[in-house]
Amino acid sequence: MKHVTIKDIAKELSVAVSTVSRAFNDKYDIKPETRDRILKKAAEMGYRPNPIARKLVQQRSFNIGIIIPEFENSFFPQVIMGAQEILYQHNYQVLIMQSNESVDLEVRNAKTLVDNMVDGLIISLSGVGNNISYYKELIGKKMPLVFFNRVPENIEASKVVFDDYKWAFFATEHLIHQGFEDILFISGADELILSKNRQRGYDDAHKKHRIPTGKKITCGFSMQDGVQIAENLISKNNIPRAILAANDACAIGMIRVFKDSGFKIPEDIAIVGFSETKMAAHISPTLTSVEQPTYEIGKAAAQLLLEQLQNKGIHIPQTIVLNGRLNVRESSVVLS
Amino acid sequence: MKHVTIKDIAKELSVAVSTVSRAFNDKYDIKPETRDRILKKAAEMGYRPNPIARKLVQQRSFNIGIIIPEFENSFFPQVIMGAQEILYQHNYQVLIMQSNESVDLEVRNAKTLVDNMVDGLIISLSGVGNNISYYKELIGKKMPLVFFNRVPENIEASKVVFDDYKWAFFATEHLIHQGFEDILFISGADELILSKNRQRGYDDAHKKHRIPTGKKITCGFSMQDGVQIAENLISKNNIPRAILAANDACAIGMIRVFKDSGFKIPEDIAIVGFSETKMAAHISPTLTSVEQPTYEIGKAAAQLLLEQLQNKGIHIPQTIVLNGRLNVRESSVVLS
DNA sequence: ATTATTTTCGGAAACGTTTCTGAAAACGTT
DNA sequence: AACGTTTTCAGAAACGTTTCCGAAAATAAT
Repeated sequence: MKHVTIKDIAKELSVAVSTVSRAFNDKYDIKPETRDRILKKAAEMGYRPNPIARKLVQQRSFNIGIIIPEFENSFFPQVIMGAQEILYQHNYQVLIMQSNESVDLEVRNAKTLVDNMVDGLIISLSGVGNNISYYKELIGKKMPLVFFNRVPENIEASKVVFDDYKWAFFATEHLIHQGFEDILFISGADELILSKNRQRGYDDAHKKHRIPTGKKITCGFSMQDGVQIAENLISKNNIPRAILAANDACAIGMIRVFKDSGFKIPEDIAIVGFSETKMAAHISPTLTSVEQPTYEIGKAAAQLLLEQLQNKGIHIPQTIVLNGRLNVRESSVVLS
Repeated sequence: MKHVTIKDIAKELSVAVSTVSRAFNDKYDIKPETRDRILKKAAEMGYRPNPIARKLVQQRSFNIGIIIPEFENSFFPQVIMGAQEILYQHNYQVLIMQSNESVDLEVRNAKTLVDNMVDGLIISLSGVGNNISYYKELIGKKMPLVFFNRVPENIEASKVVFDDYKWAFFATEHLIHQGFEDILFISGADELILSKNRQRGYDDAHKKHRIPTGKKITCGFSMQDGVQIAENLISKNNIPRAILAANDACAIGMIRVFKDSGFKIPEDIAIVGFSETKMAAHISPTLTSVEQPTYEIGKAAAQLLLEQLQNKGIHIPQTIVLNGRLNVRESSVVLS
């Protein structure tokens, strides 16, 4: 893997390396003719600038790191594609790492990325733990950073989140409108703002309609989590009339278990998911779900990051709250 | 973002930088006491080695690049997780890039990764084009490289693939056993070996049972592709009795269109998917699908790469063929 | 023609490591 | 005590760039 370097070009043309360097970054004084001569020769020799060397001296990389908790749901991949679209336009490359829902792996990922001199970081938390203090440290060092979706609470940083309060409220209200009163709330990890906001939405919808709230169960975001909870409910013969699930995967897991045990959805149990995976419209019954604007979340995060990148750390942390939509389908509607 | 460097430690302890460096890579002569002294001081000062500088001099990075065509299906994320598991064990970091099904973006990705001095590359093709010659060049330069799933044909390289021939054969035979004779074959892009192998399997199953083969349509791997083809078939009133789809996404897209147009699955049209996405067991009707061992594909690819890494380019290209399973579900079975 | 100004470029330092070369220090051998 | 070995370290070069500084060449001004 021998590469052509700037020196080879310099020697070939008997100019200084600094001149060759200037030819590539026009910002410096260089005679157009010699620049063209160098550029031509470079192309001829198949020269590609070595980003590693450049990083070392410039202390920047034009790389952005994105850290996500998991790959299983299509949610995060879609957010990434949104972010990529914006960042590519500004000549940033995107490095993706996934933390497998582990806080430790997450900070290890973050550290590798930082060591590799990414110019900025876009992060969705796997959980809350010793990662927070590390992120605070990074922010203290003016590292451009934006959180999305699963964001930390007590940290001064730019964030882009979904309006979980509002849509948990609407989703709950939708179930109430259908006449259900015993609505189980499946929450994501308690420490996430996201969970708290949904909880408030759920509570307030009950308050508005003067109905006592149902139970709450804390759960992860995978199908497996849904399966476990459903099995648990069945074994305890503790079947709610309706369920507001943590996300679609969780909802789908539950539905399968319930169906296998002879329950009818929505006749016996109604259910609403969250995040609108592509599955929602295709499973049986089709799943009512709160749709999140995944691409837009990615784009917004990228844009916030770009701002920070341009202002070199001096910026006011903002939180962008994005709106969604409730896609009503079979799983929550009983015709009476 | 000011970092503690090896020099700072050297100054602090008034030793040479080379000594500090030796302390971190034991392979060199250094007195245990001074090594410990340095290590302790380094930890105290919060030193983290700069991988960029190391890459520059060592000309290697302990990074592996993985390039995939798309993120939409859970297939590739799962393969990645399998590969990660193995590579992490050997202290390699994994950098993921996605090519959006574009051959051009794919080689751009590959070049960035190479420029960033990844030690090896694991690639699934977005298509066949000018990328192939670039990969041949890389292999000529002894860059460790392994292809998986969507692999190129005329290229001497390690590959890990699924036994598409066998399982296309079985899937076709399964449909024939159900009594269907007009079986539409939806192929992936023609240039992929994968497509050719499936075609052979499909053909041979027909031969074995002395049935004339049905039509073939070439298609992409997304749900949208399935939707288009199904709409096309309907508008031309050209409805097959059964379908062997390119993958689950494609099958699901078709199913939705057919159902919306009043066709019954499997009574009017039977269908078999490929790749066993998590959706398969949950859509309505549940989808018969050929299951591929995604994690194992990732693991195998990682292992092949590790071999090359250890043997420094001297290796015999091998092709690992992995086996699968046919999950028979409602979409292909008519009770008569 | 002389000087002042601008344009263009070469030389060298710097980024943070690893690694080569060789020298000093410690030890052993006779 | 003199010499040979081994252990331990310091110094410097190298990796491929960018960028600072200043000098030479070209141009403009007097």
